Amino acid sequence: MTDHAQRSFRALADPTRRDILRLLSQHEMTIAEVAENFQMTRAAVKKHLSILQDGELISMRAIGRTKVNALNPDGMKRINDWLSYFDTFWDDKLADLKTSIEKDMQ
Amino acid sequence: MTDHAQRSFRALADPTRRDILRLLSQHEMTIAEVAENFQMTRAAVKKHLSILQDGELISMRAIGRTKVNALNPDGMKRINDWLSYFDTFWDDKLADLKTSIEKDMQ
DNA sequence: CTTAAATGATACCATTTGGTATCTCGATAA
DNA sequence: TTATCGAGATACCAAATGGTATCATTTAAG
Repeated sequence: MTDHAQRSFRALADPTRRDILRLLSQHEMTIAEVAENFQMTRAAVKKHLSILQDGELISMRAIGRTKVNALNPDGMKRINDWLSYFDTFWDDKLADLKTSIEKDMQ
Repeated sequence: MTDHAQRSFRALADPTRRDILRLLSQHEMTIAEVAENFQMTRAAVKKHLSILQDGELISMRAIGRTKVNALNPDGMKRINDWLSYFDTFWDDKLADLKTSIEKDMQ
């Protein structure tokens, strides 16, 4: 669980948490504001927010007695970095295809 | 669970399964070949492969009595599509920043 | 045909996960 | 100061998850 990528991927694996991310892409929100958009208790939403924070997909900053949640690019970057490994794979596949086609044409 | 994106994200949420994907990026492998690379039973590896297939991150085709596993771009595409929603978010953030800077300069 | 190898299927176990309920803490408004 | 509201913490529960062990099925090889 010390793996950063693992924390980010885990955080994305729940539909509620992905919905929260889309919500926060509109504007920052307190825990209570986020919770208004779901049919579960604030405590449950808070857990989701903690997991999102653990995956560095959101950041939380205290303002008085409220806590404001905002998207954090770090987690997204980590996900994209991991996925980019496979971009080169697809490129290689296309190159292989091109090579075999050229071979066929000889 | 009928949501395709959910199946793909869920499949990526386990480190063993992500390792399997990287393995398969080298070349296709049978279940037994994949299992050689892990310290768990073949049955456990098979479960992971089934979940990866469910998320359309790999495809399996039977060859005689063996089953060959290969990467499937469909699942990756679904992940990238979902993530791309936030690309525009980051772009907007940058645009907002640019706007506020321009405003400051007036 | 018989046997062994690769996979499929099932039952079972421990742990994690998503959720609720409840209590406490801390800041703010009166 | 005091009452209150947003948040943190904890205990608890049901279901999902990752794993094993075991048995059945199919196919290739002698």
